[in-house]
Amino acid sequence: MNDINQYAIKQRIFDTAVLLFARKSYGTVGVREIAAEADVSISMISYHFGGKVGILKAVISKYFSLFEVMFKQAVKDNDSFEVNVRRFFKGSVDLIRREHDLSMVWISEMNNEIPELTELKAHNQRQVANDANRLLSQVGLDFSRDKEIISIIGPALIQMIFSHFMSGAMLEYDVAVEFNDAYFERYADTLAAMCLTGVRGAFPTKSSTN
Amino acid sequence: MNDINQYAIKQRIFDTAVLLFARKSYGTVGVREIAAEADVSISMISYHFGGKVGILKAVISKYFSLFEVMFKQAVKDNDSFEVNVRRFFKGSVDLIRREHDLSMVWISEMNNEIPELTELKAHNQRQVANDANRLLSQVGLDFSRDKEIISIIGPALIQMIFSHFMSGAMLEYDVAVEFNDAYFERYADTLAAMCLTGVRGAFPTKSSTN
DNA sequence: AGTATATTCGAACGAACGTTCGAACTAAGA
DNA sequence: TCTTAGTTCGAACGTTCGTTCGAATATACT
Repeated sequence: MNDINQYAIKQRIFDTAVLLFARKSYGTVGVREIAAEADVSISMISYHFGGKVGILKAVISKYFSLFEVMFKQAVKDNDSFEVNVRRFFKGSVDLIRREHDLSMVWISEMNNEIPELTELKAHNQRQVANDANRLLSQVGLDFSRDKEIISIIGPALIQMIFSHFMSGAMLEYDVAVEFNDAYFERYADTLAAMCLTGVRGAFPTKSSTN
Repeated sequence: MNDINQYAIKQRIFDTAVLLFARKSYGTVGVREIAAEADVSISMISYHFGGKVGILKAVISKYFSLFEVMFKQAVKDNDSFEVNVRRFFKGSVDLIRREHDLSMVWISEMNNEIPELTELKAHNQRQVANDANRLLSQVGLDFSRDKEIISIIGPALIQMIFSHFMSGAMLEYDVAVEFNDAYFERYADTLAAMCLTGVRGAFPTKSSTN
């Protein structure tokens, strides 16, 4: 039951599937590939997750719960909007780096129509929207009154945060920059600055030519 | 050869595949589903596109060429950065609305590892990077010197533009807002303002509470 | 020790996958 | 008219898909 080996198998399936889903997408990865890579029998997937789609359900739930924890730690009503925004960007980037594959699967499969997942997604997305509202209320935005502008800014924030990781393949080829801790410091800072004061505010020393 | 019926079949396959790929992702859509929906024989896919992956190649090439045309019309060296940014956002949003499924397939499959596509993607992405450099040079950024900051801002712009369409499913459920021409006017304006002056600049009349 | 319960495996299921092939059909040129 | 090249179709190819099942093993309780 609570044996360490049983846990190991379920975990191994989960980890391997997340890795493969992130790299090649849910639809193009088969259960045999997951099982082989995790070194377990294919029947274990149905046994532990109720089927292939069950892994995806677990992925989405897991990422969502991590996001919630991060958000609660980053955004405090007592702190200023600027501080909260910067902490939110840093926390989000940290989470994606810590759980890279998990995060990528979440963002990638967010908009795919998979019947078994619609309910779960809808619930999570409502929660994320609530979070965004809490943050944006600090600049005088109120959801019931300004839902249009919030529905624009909220998703934009999320996508900005993911932008580096969505274009990761491209960047690694062409930009001779090492993506280390220092880089992601600047990454989060730059995006936060861009969000707070616009693109000109994102690079401190240069002046506009127009 | 240049018969109208032959063209119709190839076009019908393409259009149907784009629709299905956008809704359910490339990996989860089979050739039989495409053929049935387009009302043609499955062998036509291999005949006209050399295989299923050939459709995806065509999708990526098509979107890329449309993006290039849009960018050249939106960004002119003689106009100011502000004007160019606003026209770029408007043009991008227009393109996504006009070719919604095509655009969604492009952005969704951008990061999936499909061996037959890596070369094509790399080439297109280099070109997009060039475009971004041209635009950002107007605020004093130079690629050879500031490649790090450009590699942050460039992808962020792209993802911001797509943000509404990536969260489309969620928004339709929860926000009682009609997504019409006027909405997308404001959408492009808001994102451009956020990019130029920060999130506070995105809503004109409200004042900060912190 | 003996019995139930939970876990793991490999084999097999039927269905669906993408591709190929031969025959039928069309259009154009000799 | 005959030939050739280009299209289209449906059948069939061999492979892989996700799931299920029975046997075997491990664990927990009496």
